[in-house]
Amino acid sequence: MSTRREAVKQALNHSTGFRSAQDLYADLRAEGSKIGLTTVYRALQNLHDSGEVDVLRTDDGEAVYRACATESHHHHLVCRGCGKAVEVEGPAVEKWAESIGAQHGFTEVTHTVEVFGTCAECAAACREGSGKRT
Amino acid sequence: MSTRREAVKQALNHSTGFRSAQDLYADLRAEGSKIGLTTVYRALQNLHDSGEVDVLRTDDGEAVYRACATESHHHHLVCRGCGKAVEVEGPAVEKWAESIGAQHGFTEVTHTVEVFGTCAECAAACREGSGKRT
DNA sequence: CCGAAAATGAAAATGATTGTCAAAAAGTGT
DNA sequence: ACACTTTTTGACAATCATTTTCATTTTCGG
Ligand SMILES: [Zn+2]
Ligand SMILES: [Zn+2]
Ligand SMILES: [Zn+2]
Ligand SMILES: [Zn+2]
Repeated sequence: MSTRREAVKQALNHSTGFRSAQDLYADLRAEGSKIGLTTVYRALQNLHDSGEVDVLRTDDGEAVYRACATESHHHHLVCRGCGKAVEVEGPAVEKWAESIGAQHGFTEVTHTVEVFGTCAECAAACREGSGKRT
Repeated sequence: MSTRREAVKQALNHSTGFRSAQDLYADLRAEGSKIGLTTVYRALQNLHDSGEVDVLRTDDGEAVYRACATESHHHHLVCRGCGKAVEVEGPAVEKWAESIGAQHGFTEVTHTVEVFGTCAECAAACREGSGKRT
């Protein structure tokens, strides 16, 4: 339980959406920390290995992380505009994935599911042309 | 409809699973083509833009492509061992994603869904310790 | 306080992807 | 076939996130 790791975890907690290692590094430096980029990467790997944070890939392949409220299996509804993410569950999807795998003779079935959209705030901001960004 | 683009498309057609740009480049060179890596990337972007191939990211962020039988919306069941992919549909998932988005006030909802598993062949191969790889 | 083990970070290395730009190929009207 | 324009191509350099390396600093048990 190193201090650095905690710092990264907190930086993540303060954000409502997914952040990249580079983002978090910038955040931490901005608030005065002397943390190194390498350490941020290491902390994130670590937090991910221990299941404390979720990770997904942006369209351009960058890894982004999030500290979720629950550690139980769930998925995300992510705003394309501000990045805000909501944790969601989908029993129907879980069953479907299992079933599809079984139907084709696949075992050890897992899945990745992400839902993207424009949140109400971003839609409003866009509509009034303010171009607001959080 | 350049020759190179066709070459890439065919290389992709010959494969049952997802392939990376580098994989395809290697394949094409191996069979004697003088194509350049840059062109392979360009062809893939192109094919993807026109909706002729699907793309997804591996865990380590590499983009992999596949020429699917259908151009209509679908998802994939991918073998973790040999990479073989099966095109699958999930009306339940489509509805769920829309619904979840709406429930949270999100608009322009899209989603990514991938199912992973070990196919029957790979499971058998593994069981008999042959370590077979296609 | 002392030495071993873990954590840290600066700098170099890696590796996929993209940008640049001049040469090669394809098209067009003559 | 010819002169000329437009498109495609590919070698090479440039980017950029992520990983490695390695020497230094911290942490901790005794
Ligand atoms: Zn938003
Ligand atoms: Zn799930
Ligand atoms: Zn398989
Ligand atoms: Zn779908």
